[in-house]
Parts: sequence; C-alpha cells; structure tokens
Amino acid sequence: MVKLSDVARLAGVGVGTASRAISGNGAVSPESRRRVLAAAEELGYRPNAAARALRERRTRAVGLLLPDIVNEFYTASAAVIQSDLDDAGYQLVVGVTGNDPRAERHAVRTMLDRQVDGLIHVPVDPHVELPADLPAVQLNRHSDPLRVSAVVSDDVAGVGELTSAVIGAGHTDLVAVIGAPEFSTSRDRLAGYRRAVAAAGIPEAGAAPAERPAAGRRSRVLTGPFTSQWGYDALTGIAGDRPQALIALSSRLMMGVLRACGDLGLRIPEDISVAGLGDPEWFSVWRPGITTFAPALADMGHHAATEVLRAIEEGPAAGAPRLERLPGRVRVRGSVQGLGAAPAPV
Amino acid sequence: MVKLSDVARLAGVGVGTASRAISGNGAVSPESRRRVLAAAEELGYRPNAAARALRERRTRAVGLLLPDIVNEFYTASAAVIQSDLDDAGYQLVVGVTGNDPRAERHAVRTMLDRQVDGLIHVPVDPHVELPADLPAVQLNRHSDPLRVSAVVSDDVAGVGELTSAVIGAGHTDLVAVIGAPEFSTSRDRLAGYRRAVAAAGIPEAGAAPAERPAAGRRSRVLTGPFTSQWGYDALTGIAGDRPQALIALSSRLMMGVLRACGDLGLRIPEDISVAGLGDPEWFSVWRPGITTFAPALADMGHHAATEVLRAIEEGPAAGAPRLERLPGRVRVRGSVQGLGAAPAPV
DNA sequence: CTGTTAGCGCCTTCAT
DNA sequence: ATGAAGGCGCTAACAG
Repeated sequence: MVKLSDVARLAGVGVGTASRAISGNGAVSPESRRRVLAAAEELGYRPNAAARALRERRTRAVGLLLPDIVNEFYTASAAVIQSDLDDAGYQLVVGVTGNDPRAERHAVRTMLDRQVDGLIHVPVDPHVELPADLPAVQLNRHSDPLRVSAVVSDDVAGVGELTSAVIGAGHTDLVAVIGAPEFSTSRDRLAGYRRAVAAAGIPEAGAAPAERPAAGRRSRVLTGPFTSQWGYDALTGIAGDRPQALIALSSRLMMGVLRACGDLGLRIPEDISVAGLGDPEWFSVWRPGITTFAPALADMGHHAATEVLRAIEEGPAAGAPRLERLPGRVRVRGSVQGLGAAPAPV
Repeated sequence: MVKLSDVARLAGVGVGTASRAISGNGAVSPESRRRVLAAAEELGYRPNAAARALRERRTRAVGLLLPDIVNEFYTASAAVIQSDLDDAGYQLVVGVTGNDPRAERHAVRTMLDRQVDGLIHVPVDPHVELPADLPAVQLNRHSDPLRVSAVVSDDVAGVGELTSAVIGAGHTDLVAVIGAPEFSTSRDRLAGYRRAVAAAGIPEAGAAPAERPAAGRRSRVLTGPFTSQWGYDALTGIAGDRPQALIALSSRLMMGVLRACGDLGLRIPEDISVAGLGDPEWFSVWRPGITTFAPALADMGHHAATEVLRAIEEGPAAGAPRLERLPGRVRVRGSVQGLGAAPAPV
C-alpha cells in the first residue's frame, strides 16, 4: 500500500504539501504541485478512504435502504440514485429491509456504524429512530406526520386520473385491489381511487353480496398484502360476482390478477377490464397492453439523491421537512374495454 | 459521538480492557466485562467503523459490481449475496458497470479506494486489472482463461436440454437469438444450442434465404446486443421466412420477441413456438406460459458469497482458480407446440 | 488479568 | 508556500 508519505518523499516535499497538492485545498507552488502529482501517478497512489473518513469525519458514502432489491419498482429509482451519487463522488451502500421492522432497525444500525453521510430509505416502520443530525430522505413512502423530507409519487392524483379514465370508458362496477394500509402508498392510492369513484357518484359496497346496491353501480375495495398471491386470491375470491373493471394497485398485485384471469378463463378486456400501477416493461408487451398509472420512479430517485446531497453539503434545510409529490403518467393501453386505442400503443 | 474511552471511563477500566470486553478478543474478568457491557449499553456506544478499518486494515465490506441494477437476472443473485454477507457481518457496496469497460474500470477503482475486503463481479472486460491479493469471484460470466474463481450457470447443459426438448417436440426449423459473443454467457448458450441441434442432425444455415437447405430442416443463429430491441428486430427481420420455433437466449430478448409476435399477429404456439432463458415471474403468468431454461440465480449468488467470504477469511484457495457451473432447470410450459402440458403449469 | 502506549493514513493547524 | 506535529477512534503489543 503506497501512502501519502511515500508520494511526498518521492516528490521531495513534506506530507503537508503533498496533501494540499492532491486535495487542492490550500496553496501550493505550481512546481511542487507538478512534482507531487507526477509522483502520485508514478506510484499509483490512491488515498485511503478509511483514514480520510476517520480524519474528516465523513465517509462519502450514502446508505440506501430498500424493502426488496429484486423489485424493479425500487431498483428503477435505485439506478438513478446510484448514478447521481457516483457523479457527486459518493458511494452507495445498500441495505435490505424486506418490509420487516426488525430488519429495518438492523439495517439502520449497520448504516450508522458505517457512518454513512446520509440515508435514503423506503420506510417500513414510521417510528424508526434516526439520529436527528443525519441527513435523510424518505423515498416512495413517507411517515405521517413527516419527520424527515420525503420524495413520493403523487399517487392520489395519478390513481385518481387512472380511475376516472376507467369510469369514463363506461365502467360503473369496480373493484380495487390494494396492499396493507400501514403504508402511505396504500392510503394515497386508495384515496385517489375513492375520490374518483365518489366524484362519479358510485357508492362503495361491502364485500358481501347482500350489500349490493343498485345493479351495476358499485365499488369494492379489497385489502391485503402487496403480493402476487394476494392479487390472485382477491380476484378468485370474487369470481362469482365479478366487476366490470378491476384496478390492481401494484405490479405485483397485477401479476396475481393476470394469473387468476388465466386460470379462470377470463378474457381481457372482453370479460373484465383491468388497470394497474407501475410500469414494468412486460406491461406494454402483454396483449392487450396493460393500462396503468406509472409513477416517475427515475425522477423520484433523482430528487431524493439531490436532496440528500444537498443536505449533506449544505446542512439541514431550513424549516419543516418537505413532502415532494412527483407527478407520474397514466398510460392507456388495451386492457380497459372502451378505453384503449385499437392495437394497444406502447 | 460516544467513543470507547467514554465507555472505559464510565466502567472504571482502561480502554484496552473495554476494547477486549466488547470485541471478545483477549481475556477479561467476568466482572469487568459486565461493567463494560453495561456502560456501553447505557451510553449507546457503537464502534467507529472507519477507525476500526484503519487499524485492522479491513473494512468488512464487500463490493458487488453489476451491469444493471434493475435487471432481475442480476438482482436475484444480489439479494442472496446481500443476505449472506449480512449474516456474516459484512456490508454490501454496490457499483454499476452498465456493461461498459470504462465504467467498469471506474467502479473497480472506487471499490479499491473503499478498501473493500472482497469483490464479486459480473465481468465486462475480461482484462480488467484487479490486485492479485484481492479476494474476488466472478459471477454469471467468466473471463477466459480464468483469472479468478467464477460461479456461473451451466448454460451449455441447460440450453442444450431446452433445445433438445424443442426438437423432441417435433420442430426441425429453428432460430436462436443471442447476445454479443464477447460474453461467456453468449458463447455457452450458443454452444448448448448448437450441440443439441447438431445431435439431431439439423444443419446450420446462413441468414440468406439462398442458403436454405432441405426444406424444413435448418438452424439459424441471429447475433446482436442483449436487448429487447434486438429481440424485436431479430424476429421481424425474418418474419418473411419464419422458423417453426424460436429460442431467445435471455429474458430481455424474449421481451422483444413477444412484442414482435404481437405486432406481427403471430400466435404462440400455433404460428410459432418460442422458448427462452431466465425465469422472471411474468414468464409463467404469460399465456401460454413461456418454456424456458432457468439458471439457478439464487444458488449462484450463494456460492459466490460463500467463496468470497472463504477467501477473505482463509486466504486464497490453493491451486488454480475454479470455475463452478451450477445446474439450472428447464421449465416446460405452453409456448412450445407439442411440448407443454395442457393448461400451462406454473 | 489489566492499563498504557504506539501507531493505522490522513488532514490541518501552527510556526516558519 | 511549506515542514513538523497532533490527533481522528480503535486495536494489539507490552509491561506490569
């Protein structure tokens, strides 16, 4: 391991001068600088990150805590974050929470032990303890009330728009399948859905057939975990009394819904219209294409990265934590009867 | 920041004793240990990773270099790696190469600057410089000749088995769509395909129609980048002279192929049989289900993690670098005419 | 068994 | 503009 003192010796200067020449902090004569740089080059000198971290009390590393590293819903943001951090000279340390509060606490602690300079995380337990002085931003979900700044998708507006489009296509008997209400995403998506449904004057019915209101005008909400399995169970559970249109509020749920359609022999959109949330590439390849609300995952990642970097380098933002809701886009394809363009555009 | 000397003072012992009590290295009287632990607990002491790294000359961090953090083909392994490392008390630092040799060099360098204790990477440039003393293992792809140990999927056997199944179903006019031959994965997959085709006595034809051999018995290979777009272009390019069966040797390629089938109005498997590689969940939800060779991505991740950890803690393995080829599984579904069980099993 | 001490490699005053 | 020196928090070696 070649260290700074080696460089200094070869350049014939003191370590202080070598340090200043390489970091650019402090004045160094052009001649000294040239020789130090040449020496560093020749020796293949690379500063020791641990020593620098110890001395400067910052690691130039940012932690990213995700529920699941395989789900493209999170990694689509993570890719942008990685790239932004890299551009700024920061490294990305990844932790996985699996949506489990215990695992989340563990992951947070190891991040702190690593002395990351900042943290971007998709929160699981709204009450996780974070040091007040750690620059942090929540991604995708947010605790309520807000404790740190958060960057989320404007699902209320997006799902509202999506639902309105479905209703506008002539559907009045709807089912929404949604994940656990602990997550702000579930609440926001549901709020958007309900707002649109209410605006159309469609009453919400209980799951029991007995409560069925005026034929053909009703809305049902089915709540469970954010899994493919729950999407499957939700649809099969109401197969005997199926709606005109079903809105699955995550791509995982949609996966299960489509599988159920296959098993039940339901044709889309002839027998049932479906719409989703998120936009993995296969949504557009599917025939017919899946109509969906696509959150701006890349934008979200970018804003989150920008905000942590700002907080790290300029200190905490003035005032209360901010909640940024980024608009996404509704993509109309063929899976909703009466809505799609003919050969399902990409 | 509470430091070790604070704990020691509160416990009424020297820092050495405190250090030993907490790390467990070296003998400490039960009484001292108790008091140190209690003091640490009370103060909420957490060791400083940078200081420890500086002193111990190891960071307990392992780098993972992936071409693309969104592609589940890589993250499926990454998830297991993350979990295994975490269990062993190591942290995961992620770098992204985008299959670009320049980006790869950059990523390798920042990993080294971070002084990661080991490196797991999907190699891009077979000639990347790695310090000889850095425990490293290649994942999924391997340089040839082998410079460090590698854990890959046995694509030769897997694609061979897949191809034989397709042929066994009665297809004799085949096309394989494959990615860039720089990657060992491309070469292995192609080798498996060609072996099966040759075993069946099917001749390989050039892409030009003129070279078309005895009607209905031929194999064509189309080479391009590992992208959805290339899958699309490959199929549309031969739409006028289409084969009975097409094998797309990555899930990205399959995505493009399916899109092309949609645009061309080709029904699967009535008009064309298709088979793929990899097994994202939507392969099994698709109707008909996609027949595919599924590499054991989780196993690969596990073996890779185990090998780096071993190399880190026990030093380099004796002898030459090892190449581990892990078997995957062919999954038969309905996308190959004459092969699938009736209602496409999961 | 325990306290003291010497660095790990770097940056940053402080004199010069 | 520069060299010398102190110290970031920790562990390992040493002397008791």
